[in-house]
Parts: sequence; C-alpha cells; structure tokens
Amino acid sequence: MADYEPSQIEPKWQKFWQEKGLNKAEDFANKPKFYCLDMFPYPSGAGLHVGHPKGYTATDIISRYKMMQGFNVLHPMGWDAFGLPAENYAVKTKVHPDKSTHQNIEHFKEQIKSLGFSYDWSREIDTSSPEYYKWTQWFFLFLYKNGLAYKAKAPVNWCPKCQTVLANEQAQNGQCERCESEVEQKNLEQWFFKITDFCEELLLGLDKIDWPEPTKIMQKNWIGKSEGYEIDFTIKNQEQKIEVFTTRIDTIFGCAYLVVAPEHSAISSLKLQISNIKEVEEYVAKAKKKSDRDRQADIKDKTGVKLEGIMAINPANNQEIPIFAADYVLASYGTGAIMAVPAQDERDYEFAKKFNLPIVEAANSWEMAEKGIAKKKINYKLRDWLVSRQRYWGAPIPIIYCAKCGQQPVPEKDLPVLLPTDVDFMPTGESPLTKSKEFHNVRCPVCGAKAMRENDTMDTFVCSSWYFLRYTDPKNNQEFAAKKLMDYWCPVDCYVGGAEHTVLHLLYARFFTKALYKAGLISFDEPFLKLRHQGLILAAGGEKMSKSKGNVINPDEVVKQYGADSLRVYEMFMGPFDQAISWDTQGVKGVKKFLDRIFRVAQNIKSEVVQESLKKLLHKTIKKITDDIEAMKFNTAISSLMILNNEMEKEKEIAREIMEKFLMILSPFAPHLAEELWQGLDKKESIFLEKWPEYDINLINDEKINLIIQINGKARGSIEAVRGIGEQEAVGLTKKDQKIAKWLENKEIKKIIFVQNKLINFVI
RNA sequence: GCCGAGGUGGUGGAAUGGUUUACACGUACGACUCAAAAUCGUAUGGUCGCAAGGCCGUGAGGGUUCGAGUCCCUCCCUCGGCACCA
Repeated sequence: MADYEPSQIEPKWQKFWQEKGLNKAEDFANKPKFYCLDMFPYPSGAGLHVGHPKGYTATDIISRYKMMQGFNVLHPMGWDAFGLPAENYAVKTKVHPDKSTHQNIEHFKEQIKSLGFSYDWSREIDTSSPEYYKWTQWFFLFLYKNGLAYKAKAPVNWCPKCQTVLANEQAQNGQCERCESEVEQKNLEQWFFKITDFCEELLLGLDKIDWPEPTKIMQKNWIGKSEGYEIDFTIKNQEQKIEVFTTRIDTIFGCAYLVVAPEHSAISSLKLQISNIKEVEEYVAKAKKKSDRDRQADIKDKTGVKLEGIMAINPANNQEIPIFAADYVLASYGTGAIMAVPAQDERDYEFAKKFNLPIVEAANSWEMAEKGIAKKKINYKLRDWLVSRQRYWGAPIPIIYCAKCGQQPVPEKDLPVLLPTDVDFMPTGESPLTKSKEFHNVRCPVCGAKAMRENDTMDTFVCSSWYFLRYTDPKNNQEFAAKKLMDYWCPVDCYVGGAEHTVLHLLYARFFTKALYKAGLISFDEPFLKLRHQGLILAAGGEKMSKSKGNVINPDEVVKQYGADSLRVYEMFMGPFDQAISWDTQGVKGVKKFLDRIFRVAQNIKSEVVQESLKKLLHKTIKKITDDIEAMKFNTAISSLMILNNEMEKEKEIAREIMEKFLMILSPFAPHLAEELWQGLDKKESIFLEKWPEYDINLINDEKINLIIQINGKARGSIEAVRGIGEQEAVGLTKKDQKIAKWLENKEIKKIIFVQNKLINFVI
C-alpha cells in the first residue's frame, strides 16, 4: 500500500460526502435535532486565517459525532457579507463591493471546503444578497411597527475616518472598532433600535443559558443595572427642582453640594438666576467640545464651575448647599445630576478637595427612603442601539420621507429596497446613497406625492442578529423563515465563535430573539443555548498574527504541506480549546507524524486475533473520547487516541473489530483519513453512517490496580493488587514489600489511611 | 481603579484533594544509510551520588488536611474586558 498522501485522498472523500448528501439536514426528520453553529465569517480579501478553522473544526467534530449518535444535525455556513472593508476597498480600487465580496466568498468557500467540514451547503446564505437583506429590512419594519425603532436627535459617536456614526458597542474606549480612530461626539438625527426595552429580559435570560461565565458577566456589566433612588432637590426661592439619582440614599446627610452635567437643562432654565452665567456658559462650551476620551483622560483632575446665585436645599436636613456644573457627571446616565457625598464617594472627594468644599461626615441612614422624599428607580448603562450608517455597502433603511405625510415605512410588498449601483463610494460624511438618482425616484406610499428615501444603510450587526433563523428556511420568499421550521430547529444547541462579540453580536441577537418572542413569532426566547469561544491562535512569539508583522500563517499552505486532517487535528491538539496559544509548525509536523503512524498501523489488520489488553484500552478510549467531545476537551481526546495508537503499534497484528472502532472514534477529528482507511476495509457506505461505538463498562475497569503507598502522605512506592482489595490485606501486602518495609522499620504506626483501589497512607 | 481568566519541565500542555509533569514538540545518544532526510529505539524537572538511593520542586508566603497544582487567607506577576454610570 502506498504512503499516506493527504492531497490524494482528501478531495476524493470530500466529493464522496457531497455526492452522498451526507451533510444535508432534513427538516422534521424523525430523529432528535441538533443545531450546531459557527459564527459566520466576514469574507475578507485576505482569505481564511488559521483562526477560522479552529472554531470550524470544533463544530465539525461535534456535528459528525452527533450525526453518528443518530441526531438530525443542522450545520450550516454562510457569509456576513456587508461591511466597511469591501467599501473601503472600492474607494481605493474602484472595484464594486458586490464584485469583490463575491470573489472573496468564492475564495473563502473553496478554502473552507478544502478542510472537509460537514456543512450543508444547500443552506448557504449571503447577507448582501437582496433575497437576504429583503428580510433584514423586514426586521427593521417589524421593530418600527412595534415601537422598537425610532429616529432621534442625540449625541452620537462619529468616526471621522470611516465617515459614519457608530453604536456604543462599536466605540468602546472612545475608539472606532474598525479603524481605531478617535471617535467624535456629534449631535445627529439617527435611527435607533430600542434594545433598552429588554434590559430586564436580557439580564434574566443569562441565568438559563450555558455560556462561559465571564461572557455572561461582561454582558451583565454592559447592561449595567443599578437600583437606587431619585430625589428632588428644590432650589431656594425657585419653583424649579433638580432631580438626582443615587444608589446610596443612606448617605444623604453627608451631601455637601449638587453637581449637574454641563448639558443639564437647569443651566439654561435658571439662566437668569445664575449670577456668573457667562463663566458657566464658557465652561459648558469647553466641556462640550471635549471628546469622551479627553474627558476620561485625567480622571483625577476634576474640573467644574460653581453656579453662583442659586442654592439647593437638602430635603433630609433642609440645609442649603451649593450647585456645580462639572463634566464628571454624565448627562446620559440617571438624571444627569448627582448629590455629592465627598465623605463616601471618591470622585466627590476629589472634587471637594479641589474646590475646598466641606467634607461632611454623617451617620448613614436608610430612613429617608421610607420618608417618601425619594422614589425607587432602576437605571441601566445600556443605551439604545444606533443602527444608521452613512455608508454604501449595507442594507438600505426602508423608510420614505414625504413632505406632506412625514416619515413612512416602505410597504412590505415593496421590499427589498435595492441598493442602487449609480453611486460614488467616496465617503463624504453623507451616505453615498444620497448621490444616486434612481434610488430617490420614489413616491410616498401614503399620498403618492414625490418623496425621498432614507439615505442611510443599516449597521451590519443588524444582518447578523437574525441569520441563525434564516438557516432553518433559507429559500423562503414569503417570510424570513417559517415559524414551524424555526421552532423545529431552534434554539441553537451549540454555538462557537470568538469572544470579541460579547457585547455586540451576542447581545443584539438575544435582543432580536426576545423581540420576536414577545410578538409571538417564535416560541423560544434565547437564541443560543450553549456557547463556547475558541481561543486565539497567536503567532510563534505569542503576539497577534497581523499582516504588518508578516507573521501570518496561511492555512492553504498548511493544507498543501501536511493535509487538512493534520491542520484540524493540530488545531484541536494545541491546548484547551478556549485558550489563546501560539502557532508552532513543529506541532503540525508532529500531528502529521501521528496520522502517518495510524496509516501504517492500519496495514496490520488480521481478523482473527483480538488482544484483550488492546480491547480494554479501546473501550477506555471510547469512553474518554465520548466524554471529551461532550466537554469540548479536544486536546485530551486526541492524546488518548495517540496512546491507543502507540499501543496498537506495538502489536504485529490488529484485530479488525478493534481497528474499525478505532477509526470510528478517530473520524470526527480526521475524517478523510478515517474514511480512507474505513473504505480500505471493503466498506460500501461512509464511516459517518456508522453508529457511534459504545463502551463496555466491564472492560474499562481493570482487575488489577496499582495501589499507591504513602508514608506521611509522601509517595514511597506502589504495589499491584486485585481490585477491591481490603485494608487488612493491603497492609499485609505492603509490609511484605521490602522497599516499603524499610520505611516502617522501628516506627510506630499512628494511623492508616486507606482509600479503596487508590492508596494506603501510613502515618508514623 | 474595578471586573474576569491565568501563573506547572527547554516549549505547548495533562492531572475527580491521592505516585506532579499524561500526550506532543524540542534536545541528546543509538540503529538504518556512502551520507542526509524520513523512520525506529533509548533517555530527558533540578540537585547530590559510582550506584542503590536521598533531598528539593506546580509565581511568593502562610493556613486547613494523613495528604494541596487543586481548598482558604495575604501578596506578586501576565493576559483579557470595562472605565468618572453616582
């Protein structure tokens, strides 16, 4: 038999599986369903990165394993195809994003297919196709009609380089998520989705899903629930009041002054009463000009200005206290005003020190709350999701503006609102759609007068907030997906993807699901029951792979040199799945060597001899692999396959029944090699149609055990004994052992600890 | 600053409170070869010792326990996230 040549065998079996329709998910099949999903990729021009196959291999192992266990598996793949890079590329090269995106998709698909993943390609989706974004637009209308999409003028994050607004989640640290430019604040009229309506549901749902705990905590923190009180402070000799929010109403006796945000309405409404209004307005103007980043730059150095001429009255003790405007108080949170308690709050303390304000120590008292001065209030940090983008390559927002009838949704029958092609992509701060003539050739759906379309497109995260639903019914042109099919396949049983989407995609998709559930369109309220993150694959030195550093590993090269199975097994063997680990090409070589050895061992099959010891090890390995796949501990699963193979190598002949089962448990990891060797055993059908082997519990417990002997808790040796040996017997055996006996000589045994089948410890 | 994860050989890592270092990489030596590659075999935590064997070893220091990488406390370091949210 020839040597193991991955390049010879891999395409052959990929074709075979494809032709047999092995990966097709069957709607309503009479089997339990299992929906196993990857976060679909953005088809970038750079092609597949070695990080992509890490997650994809994990879901492939699980999918193939579940298939063999008799599940009806849905394992789809598609493209998160809208987005800025394609548009930026178009600006640079004049290649239309539609063209470059589809070239990229073809390239990605070819690369993914070369790795032998069991995707059901008949369900492939592309978010940039009108058949798909028609329904993205439908979702916009759905939210709009349910009062969950609204247009409002608000301070928003503006990226000067991308020339578009960004959601809060995309402007963390005051930087654009895409290009890392410093974002600016602009007051603009934009479309928002009312995710804040679901704060409570989004928090509560976390308790019933199997997600990594840190991911849940991050979502929790991002939603940022805090329970407190709102209290009115009256202004001396004025009608007007200033309402503050506090979580520590008990400290109200220590309140030394009030602080309002520079944007607070009291500043203009009390304009006439503020004697230093000029100075105040100067401060406000300066603060407004500052970017968020500048405001945060020196947290310790608080700035502010006193509002002279007015005093507030502390309702707890009727004390008159001064009022300040300072930018350490945020207009966007709570009431935009706080009661400052320098004795208790670090920020108030710093401000008080700088402005020489009294630091009043006061006994804390919760009584105030009951006195009715304050009313209970819950605040959240979560802001509504800003979805407008002043860019071209996205789904147009389906809204029409009529001079007479105002803002009108596009009627559902007129969807999709197609992206026009007669545009200049050069970003100018306005949506490129503004410049299209054909796009604006529209009439008001209400009165029929000439009207204008909305020029902005939607954030691409809108497209990815519902894609997992579309896979259940990808060709439907009547609705985004049939309820029956969504309810059959969903929720997703196992979802794998990077941790970087914790407060973006993963939060948005949960929001969509909850909105649909509330409207009765689906029967589940969490989209992803079980979620796991793959750890990054770093470059050899432990730093991130990047084009500029020239340390990027191209998966095509690895497949070419070592084969897809080697790449797959290596990426699973590197270490714990969720951990970031450096790439090591030596490790790939080692895995290839392992597969070579399997290939050679498989040549020694003889059907008669069944070595009992090998059979026992096989059954232990079946148990280990089964448990490890369930727990996604792929690295230890592979090591146990190596151990078994090492043992098989020592035998001249391997029983056919042992080899067959070995190939079955190998098959999810190295599907091509397993299928090749399986077919070498004169099989007609694919190995993946076999039933996943079960282990014999009687074979996994050895009759002989190794009893560890300890003296004072220190291991001093071991003896072989029969399973279930009693303490008396074990002590007897131990004392006969020369090596141990010398430790016990002339010593008084104070105590014996005996752990059955494990150890015996003499305390002397 | 706050939240989270982690610190085990030369390297990636393994380890229900029970022989620390499975499995793999690397290295050394040996076999095969004219030679190299590939392959196979042996060794491989540190230290003392000719050896038998001893002692020390999971970031540091304490504690609980017959026994701690694992549990508890204090601290140090690395990585990820958030960051004036009252």
